[in-house]
Amino acid sequence: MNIGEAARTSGVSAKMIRHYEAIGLLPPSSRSDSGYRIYSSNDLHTLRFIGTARSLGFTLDEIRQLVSLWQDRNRSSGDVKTLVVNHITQLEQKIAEMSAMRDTLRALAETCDGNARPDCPILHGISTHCAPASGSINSSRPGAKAVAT
Amino acid sequence: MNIGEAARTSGVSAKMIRHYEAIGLLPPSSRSDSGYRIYSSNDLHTLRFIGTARSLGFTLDEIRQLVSLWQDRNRSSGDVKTLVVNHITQLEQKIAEMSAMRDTLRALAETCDGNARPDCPILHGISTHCAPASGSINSSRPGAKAVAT
DNA sequence: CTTGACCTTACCACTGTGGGAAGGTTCAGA
DNA sequence: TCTGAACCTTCCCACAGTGGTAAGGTCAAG
Repeated sequence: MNIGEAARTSGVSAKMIRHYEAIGLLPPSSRSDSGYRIYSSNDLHTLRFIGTARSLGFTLDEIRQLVSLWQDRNRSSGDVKTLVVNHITQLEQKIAEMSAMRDTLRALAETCDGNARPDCPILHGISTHCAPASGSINSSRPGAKAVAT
Repeated sequence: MNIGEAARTSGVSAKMIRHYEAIGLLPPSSRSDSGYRIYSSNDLHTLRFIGTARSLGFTLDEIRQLVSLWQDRNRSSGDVKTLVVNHITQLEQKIAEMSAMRDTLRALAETCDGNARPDCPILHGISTHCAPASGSINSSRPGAKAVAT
């Protein structure tokens, strides 16, 4: 099976399959005489594993660890669980940050008429409520604690 | 006030202040004879506005629009509200995605003993549940619907 | 006049993904 | 046998947002 079919079957784009190989997340696949990548059903299994892990929000680095645990017959399930629990914690932190943002914005939006006049409590709120930057886990939207209303 | 003090006062790092200026989010500040950036209290106000907006999860592009609305005396509050409501929707989408991930992972983690033995329902779950990629709004962790358990 | 704390610009890094160019391969159909 | 479409290859660039760091200029206090 070549890369296109592997991509279609696994749900991981060909672009990303090559990328994962380049960064060592996937071992180099075998090649045809002409240099085309060839994937076995075993490779596909790994690919699907990665795709699933990605869809659960794991970073590529976490997935690297997951894959290596997955392929390690002498693993401790405790190591897997620790990794997962940490990831859950991070998810919850981000959910909390974003929920706070949403709540603040919702409160502001509720008081805004949203008409053709310029008076806008939303802009007023943003321009007067100070919001010191604060630490977050990663990039994305959550970059600071949401402003309190 | 020079950039360092402006950064301390506004909570936006000097690095980012320069960046925002470079991409046109902030107008070029005035300069001292020696080329140092100088910020007025007015500039600081804008800086704080941006910082607050950032902390509410707006992208720089959304903030660009917010700032221009903020400074437009002929704005319609409806335009502001639309922008904000859209942003709230996106936040909710991401919260939902991440909550789904968390739920799936929590369910998997609950069934895992987390001991020294290799048997691990988490890894089993990831390796057998297929999760087709699906659309998300932006990058970050949320990249696909969470796998159903 | 030196020293340390500041400032300047200009790069490179990260994460994860996509786009595209320039070229080679494979296969079906005329 | 030739041709064209649909693949494949590698390589570079882009995105968002932030940080680091290097090489240099400036300013104020001692």
